[in-house]
Amino acid sequence: MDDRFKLENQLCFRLYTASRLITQAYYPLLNVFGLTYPQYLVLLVLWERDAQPVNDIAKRLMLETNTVTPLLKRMEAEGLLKRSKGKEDARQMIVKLKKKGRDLQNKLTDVPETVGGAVLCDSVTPETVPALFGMLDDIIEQLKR
Amino acid sequence: MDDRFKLENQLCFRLYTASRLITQAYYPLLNVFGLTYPQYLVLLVLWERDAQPVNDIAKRLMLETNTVTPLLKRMEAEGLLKRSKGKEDARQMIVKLKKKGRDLQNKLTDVPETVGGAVLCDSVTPETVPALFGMLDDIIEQLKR
DNA sequence: TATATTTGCATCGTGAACGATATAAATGTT
DNA sequence: AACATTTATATCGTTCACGATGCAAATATA
Repeated sequence: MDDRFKLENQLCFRLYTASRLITQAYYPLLNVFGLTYPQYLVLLVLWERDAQPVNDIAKRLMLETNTVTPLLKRMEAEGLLKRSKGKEDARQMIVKLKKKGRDLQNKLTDVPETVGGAVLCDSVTPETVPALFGMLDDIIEQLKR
Repeated sequence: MDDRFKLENQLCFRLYTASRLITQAYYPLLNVFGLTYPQYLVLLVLWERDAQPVNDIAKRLMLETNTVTPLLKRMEAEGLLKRSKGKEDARQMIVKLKKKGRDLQNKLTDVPETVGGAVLCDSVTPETVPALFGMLDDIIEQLKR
């Protein structure tokens, strides 16, 4: 067999699987509050800075607006945030947290540590994580072009 | 701001983004042949060993059958493979490549190297890749439980 | 042998992802 | 000012992912 095509030699398959499994680890923690993982990411962005246009949120998450717009609409329907036309630029949609969305931060304080702790193992420790972060950041930077 | 919630401190967001971006790098290479990335993964599994039950393919890719079954049906509709009831166990569906699916291997010989080369950068080199693989494998093993 | 349990696969519904395309507002050019 | 181009967002269609659930075949237990 051609080794090039072995699943074990594929970086992408590892990233894809690791990403899926960590997302699954978030599931029970977020599902209690009716959140999905991408919705949680949007909250992270808005907790850092509230009232951002759709485009800024999309850029931060490196997603397209055709992914983010429906996501935001679902979150608006849940009462987590409000989307409203921009004042200075009428093309923009400004996304602002509502109380329900802001208050979730206090309820989710344990989430980062819980998931962070769940992945720790022999080769992934507080000491080695920075190196892993660096490699992943470089890969992302490389592919963003 | 609470540093725990900063996007930059999230391992999962990096994995999620890196995975998405690499999958996008595959897109133009696979799309020429009408393939998606998960379909390509199925081909990798079947090229290694042909004629496997759905469950073995799903386990190998660490996916559920409710993801794999529709995927295989689409590939069957494309004429890449054939699904047929197992002889010894009537519950099983045996998935076997058709000529079109087998022949794709020769047409995709450059794909692994092309994508593999596209991610190389300062911190990700032939020397450091094994360490990265090891960490990702450990994370996956840890989360599989 | 009858019944309970497990196993393998499928169906259903929802929510991403994302390529392709559309639309309106803003900006640039003539 | 008229027109072209860019920008911000949205719509559409297709394909995953995946939790929940269903069903039939195989296996275990009574």
